[in-house]
Amino acid sequence: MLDIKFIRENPDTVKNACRTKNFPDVVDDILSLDVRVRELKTITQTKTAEKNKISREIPTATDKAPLITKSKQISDEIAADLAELTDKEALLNDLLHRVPQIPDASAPVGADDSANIEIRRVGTPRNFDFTPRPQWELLEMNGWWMPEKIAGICGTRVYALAGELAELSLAIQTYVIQKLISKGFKYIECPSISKPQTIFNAGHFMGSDLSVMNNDVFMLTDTDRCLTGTAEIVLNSLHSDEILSENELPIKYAGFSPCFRKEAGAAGRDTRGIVRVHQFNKVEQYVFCKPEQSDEMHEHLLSNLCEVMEDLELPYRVIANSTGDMGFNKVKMNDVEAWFPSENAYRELGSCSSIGQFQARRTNTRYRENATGEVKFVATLNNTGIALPRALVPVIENHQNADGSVNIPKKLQPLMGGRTKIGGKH
RNA sequence: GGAGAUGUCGCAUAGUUGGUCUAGUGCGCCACAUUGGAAAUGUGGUAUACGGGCAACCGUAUCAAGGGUUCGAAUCCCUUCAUCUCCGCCA
Repeated sequence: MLDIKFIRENPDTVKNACRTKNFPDVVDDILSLDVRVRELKTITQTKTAEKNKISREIPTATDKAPLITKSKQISDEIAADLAELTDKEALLNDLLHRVPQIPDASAPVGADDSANIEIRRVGTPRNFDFTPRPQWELLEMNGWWMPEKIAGICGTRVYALAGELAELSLAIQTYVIQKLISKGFKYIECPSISKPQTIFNAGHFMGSDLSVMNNDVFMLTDTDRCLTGTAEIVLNSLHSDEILSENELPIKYAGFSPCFRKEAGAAGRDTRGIVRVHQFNKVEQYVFCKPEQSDEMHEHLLSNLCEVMEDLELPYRVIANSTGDMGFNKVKMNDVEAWFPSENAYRELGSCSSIGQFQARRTNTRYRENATGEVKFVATLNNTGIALPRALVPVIENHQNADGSVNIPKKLQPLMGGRTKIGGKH
């Protein structure tokens, strides 16, 4: 959420953000409610001050009765004003939760992903001297999965990895975690079960109504809890209600968690293979920093993911996502897309996002500035470290050989016991 | 899941027959004094949010959270949450 003061002082900027991000403009309603709420606060506080004064006089007064009567009368007046105040404040609060984060000036303006801009391309898609196989054929012929069996046992959009590819998956995960640790990230093994409020505090969804997110989030029946779609949810709340010292910042976490998503909006898409599944494993980069460090950290997180792409020897490109595509809570977003030979296209493997102080305001995560002693909200950022099994798809498709075997990227070989390839006939 | 105990200003604690608690004390932290410098010592200070004000400052709220009783609640009542101990179950 945004600072009400910011909205008061920059209504046009906020209105513009609502428009370019495709969210309803509630700014005028907020401003008029805000005026009334402040009026009521002033009135009730003045009356309460008077009541408190009388209460302090009562113990020593010789004639208590008239004071008590007066105090009761003021209490009744306060109650009436308070009823309206509570009401209006709740309304205001709800509207404030519907205001999207202001996008960065550098973000392309547009309604959806068609307005995204490619900002750089690294590596060249390989020219195969044979017909490359799509992921599902490689999985099938190497016995790396068992789609019908698992669909029968567990339902669709889930997967089981078997044998050497499952080993490679674990190796990649370990590799990325170790890389991030070496760059000063603290490794956190995160829970996947959380309270819905925690998801709400990550600011992925508009408004205060927790039921809004039910379309995307698995709720656990008979409990008040749900499954998280990313470790970001938990990492975001790790310092809620704390006042950090400036010296601690930036705090960098590498969170791992199984991730659960309904993928309700993607019915019929990516039904084959292991690109889009209800449950997957993800290493997430997450940073708490000073607002002025945000851009620097964004580049840091982005370069870490790019390095992973390069270590996996994948051709990839970096996208500047448009205002309409970046989502409710983001200032800036860069997708990193790897080349998928089977689709003859680049597809998202990770997404680097600057959130500004938007999440910190919801979690009440602040820091004290050394020079001034002022307490300010931190800025937060997140980026994928690696998402599995999706990342395996470009790895096996790009590095496949004619016999169906797959060459292991050099950096991964030590974690695969020195093997240089997996699969094929051997 | 069952039984019991606990939850106070960064930490540790006092306060639970309701009003002098706008929460005391110790530690920590900051400033100043003392010192050649430090330690020790002394003195003072030490939260957050919101509202009002140009400002100095004033007011309101916060003793886990929410609700209730009362003129008045850290203190009484209810609900929830968290922690600890024991039991059960278990990786």
